[in-house]
Amino acid sequence: MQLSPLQQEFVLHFGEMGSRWGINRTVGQIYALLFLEAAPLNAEQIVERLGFSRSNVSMGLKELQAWNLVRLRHLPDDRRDYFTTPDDLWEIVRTLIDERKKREIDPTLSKLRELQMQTPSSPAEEHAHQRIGELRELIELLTGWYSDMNRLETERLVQLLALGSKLQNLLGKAEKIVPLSRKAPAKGKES
Amino acid sequence: MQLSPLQQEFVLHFGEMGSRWGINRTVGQIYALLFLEAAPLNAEQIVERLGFSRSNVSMGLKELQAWNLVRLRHLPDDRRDYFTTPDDLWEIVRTLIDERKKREIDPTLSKLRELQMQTPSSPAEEHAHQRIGELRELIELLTGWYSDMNRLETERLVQLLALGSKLQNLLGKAEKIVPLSRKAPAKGKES
DNA sequence: CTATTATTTCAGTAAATTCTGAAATCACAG
DNA sequence: CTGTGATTTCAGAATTTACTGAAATAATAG
Repeated sequence: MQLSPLQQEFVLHFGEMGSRWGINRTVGQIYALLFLEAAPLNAEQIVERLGFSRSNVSMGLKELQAWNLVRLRHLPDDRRDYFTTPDDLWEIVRTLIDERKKREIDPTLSKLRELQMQTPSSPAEEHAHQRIGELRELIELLTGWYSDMNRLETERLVQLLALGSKLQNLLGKAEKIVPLSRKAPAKGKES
Repeated sequence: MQLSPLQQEFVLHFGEMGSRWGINRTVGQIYALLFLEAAPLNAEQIVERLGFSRSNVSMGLKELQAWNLVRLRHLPDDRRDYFTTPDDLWEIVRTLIDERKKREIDPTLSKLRELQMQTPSSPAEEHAHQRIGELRELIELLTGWYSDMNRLETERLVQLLALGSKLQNLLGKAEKIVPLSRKAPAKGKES
């Protein structure tokens, strides 16, 4: 591995964390490398820097593309594929959340809705049915909220996040103008 | 596996999803089972219902305890351990996020801070240093925001989430009373 | 078309993880 | 202390996942 000490530590860390993030070491390291590089890299350059086999890198890049986490670039008079990560970190965060939601949340939400169609036929099933309903509602609230937030411009989003719990105070004031939540609106469908 | 059809489908689904969530099938199924049951279960009952080996259940429960996802109960005149999930789904969500943050985010944040101490010693390192700084800031903004939100009572939190992007309008109004963000506060440290 | 280079596929191997049964440990009643 | 039942530990087996090199495919230049 031929990288500067800083790059190397970063790349190795992302490799190790990869397993906790549900991606493998190779993929984590490739991503980390692309993230740090100023210029796009082609597969061969990644091989040189990380010391993986060519085919492993190919598969890793394919997976990163499936996750929509890298962008494909081309240089004039060079038919090799070059890869980068977006410059804008917020774009990366949004992609990450979108993709994880798609793989990890949405299928469960569908399943919960499907299960709730069944009519419970015993006290145990009655309780399970109830519990599934609660879970579905909660996930709907969270995903609905996310899809709302995701529509905001980054600028606005950052402002909201930076506000944090100060929001509470503001809402207190705002409530005097536009009263909200006379009854707890916990049953939110995504609007 | 001796479960009602509803339970069974739910449990199997969570088993499959487990792998995407970074837990294994066994652990996912055990958790799903406990989640649906009205009453706490002991290890032997879990073995009967799911058909795993006793030792596998033991390890699964241990992992769920390490994740703080199950509660231990005892019945009078019975020295076996009984397990449940919290009745309050929000408690579950908070635990999940806290634990994932602890394992998946915090170590990276430490590493990023540590790496930023190093002074870059080449143009490539300069760029990497820059990039690492951006990433650190973004993660600090997000985790700071989360720790803010996590302090809210559930009731309040649900209200905020249900508001979603309507917040925008309210903030517009509120701004007339308490002006905010004269300059974009994008470099927020956690307050 | 042929030669050249880039990329992907894939079967086999290596490595990591999950799971099991047996044995060890633990906790308590008598 | 002894015996019984509950729980955990652990070494090896089974399974899954990751990785490699060789071969196949694709893309382009001449």
